[in-house]
Amino acid sequence: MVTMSDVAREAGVSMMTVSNVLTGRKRVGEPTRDRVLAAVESLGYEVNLTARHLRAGRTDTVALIVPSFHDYFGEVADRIAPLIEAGGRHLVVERTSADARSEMESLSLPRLQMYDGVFLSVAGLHADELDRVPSSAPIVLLGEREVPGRFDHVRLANVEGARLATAHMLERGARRVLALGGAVGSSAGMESDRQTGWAQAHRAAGLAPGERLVVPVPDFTSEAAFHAVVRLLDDGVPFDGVFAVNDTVAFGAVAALTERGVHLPDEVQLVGFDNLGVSRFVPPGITSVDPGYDAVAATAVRLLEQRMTGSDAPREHVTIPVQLVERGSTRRLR
Amino acid sequence: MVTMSDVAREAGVSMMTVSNVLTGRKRVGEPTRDRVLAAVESLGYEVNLTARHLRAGRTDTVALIVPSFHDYFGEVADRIAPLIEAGGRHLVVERTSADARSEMESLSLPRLQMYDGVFLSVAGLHADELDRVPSSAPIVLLGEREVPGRFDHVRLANVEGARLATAHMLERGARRVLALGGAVGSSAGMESDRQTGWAQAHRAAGLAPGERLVVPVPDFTSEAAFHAVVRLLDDGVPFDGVFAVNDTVAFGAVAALTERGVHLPDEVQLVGFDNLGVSRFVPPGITSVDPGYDAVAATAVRLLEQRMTGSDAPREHVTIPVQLVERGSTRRLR
DNA sequence: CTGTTAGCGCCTTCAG
DNA sequence: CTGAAGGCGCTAACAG
Repeated sequence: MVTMSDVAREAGVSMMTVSNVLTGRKRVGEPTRDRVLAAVESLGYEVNLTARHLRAGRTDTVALIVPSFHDYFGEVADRIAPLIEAGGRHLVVERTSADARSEMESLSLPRLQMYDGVFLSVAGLHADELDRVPSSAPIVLLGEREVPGRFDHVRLANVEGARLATAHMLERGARRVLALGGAVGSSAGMESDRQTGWAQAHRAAGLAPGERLVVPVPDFTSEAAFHAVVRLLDDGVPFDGVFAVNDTVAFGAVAALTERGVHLPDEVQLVGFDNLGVSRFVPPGITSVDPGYDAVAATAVRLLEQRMTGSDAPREHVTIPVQLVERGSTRRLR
Repeated sequence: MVTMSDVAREAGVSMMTVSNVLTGRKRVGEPTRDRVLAAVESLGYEVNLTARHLRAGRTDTVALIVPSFHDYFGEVADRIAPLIEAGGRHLVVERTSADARSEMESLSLPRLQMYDGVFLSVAGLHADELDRVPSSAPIVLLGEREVPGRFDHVRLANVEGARLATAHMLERGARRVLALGGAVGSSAGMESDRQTGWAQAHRAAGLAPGERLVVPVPDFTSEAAFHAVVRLLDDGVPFDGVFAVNDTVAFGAVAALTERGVHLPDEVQLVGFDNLGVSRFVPPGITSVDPGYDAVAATAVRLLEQRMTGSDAPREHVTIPVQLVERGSTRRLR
């Protein structure tokens, strides 16, 4: 490995001069500078970022830590990346280890401290994991769950979105709307708030949201949703609407209904949540609650940058408004 | 900030003993060890990984560098992550900067050297960018393009997959199969090989693959594919099969056909490539070429680990076999 | 089993 | 404008 002192020797100057030429932080005489650059070139020198980081006390890197690289998180990551780069830093994405006992947890403090800042998705995080996370470091929490007030937090208007989605179907004649992916017991995840909105819409319409209409979907996979809906159809449980707690779950429902010959939206209407890129293209087009991805990303980045500059402004808990995007899976209002 | 020497002083031992206790790399006497751990606890000490990295000359971190966090790359990342963790390292995912001129390029050598190893997706990489990448570092290239022999490289059996896909439709009666997302001129990306396979299948069936059937899709987005297919239908171009160069493109085609009332698979059959997680759920179920994600991940990890251990075994160029997964978008053979 | 020595490669500080 | 010294926090290698 060729180091800075090699370059210094080759150019006949001190290390400091090499450093100054490379960082451009100090004026260096033209001829000296040329000699240094020539030496850099001829030796093929490259800075060692690890050393720079130790010395500088920062890494110019921000991490986004998510439970998976898919779906909602992929969409968010794609929006956050350019904003972070615009601030002269890098974004790296890490997945929270599936194996919670692992020593390699991304959530270990040393690991978090390797970054100038961290976006941490709280989905799939245990409460005690969150307790161990220090609020001294620049950290912004993302996700649909109650979190301690000592953190900045960006979340969606889940109740409102679910209410909109459900009311949309009720207004269009649906009377038995499933909460697909809902929680039967208590729960602290996104499904909890979204189920609340689903229930609110029912009450606002003078309907009782029957508990039988709440259908859990393990792990919120399309696969599990598919099987849950197939089972409902087999059991002859009547329903004419589906509020899917997210689009991934909605995909499973759409497939199940379509394969069983149930027509969308004439026999059953359906609304999802997240408005994933593909949802517009899944026949008959999935009506979905759009999270305002750009606003999520912009807000999260704003909060993190504020925290990274060392501001001790009070922590903010921001709720991003959502919007219903109407497509073929729900009826047109005449 | 509390450092290791603080802990050492508090515990009344040398720094080395603290280090040994924490890393577990050397045997330390029970009572000493307890004193150290107590000191760590009471001071709230956490290792500084940056310093450890500099000293140890490794970061225990592997990067996967991809053009976007979506689709194919998300699937691959989800498979690679556990394998890397099993080796006691971390995986981080970086996106190649959209802005090629940026100083912050992920591809800069210093950045690559921050990692013990790198998986680099060559999709969307310019040839000169690849030329600048040193082959001395542990790097494994992923992607459907010719690369210099000095790299390890994992790719898919694109020609074979496309041939299978197209033959599948031809055997089922299709006579005019589009190459959706094909390249009209020359090209070096995945679409090139896949188009070759499409043409081969035609010739094997005694058909001439008409150039009019090759339909480019800018950026391979669902959106662009949707519009391309709509235009075809509007122009009355006859076709009864669609080979989509990837599933993202296939989604656009499915939406266009469905919205125009063209029945899949009776009027038009369709096959995609990549077998994304959602493809099984997009009505009527998208027949697709499955890349063998697990094999891709396992092979890539094997090659990288070999390279990270310093092996100078000859570079390998591995082609992963693919398999057609039959679903509702193509007809059943009677 | 524990401690000492000697840096890893870079950059801040202060002289010259 | 350039250089010398020192240290960021940690650990390999070797003593004891």
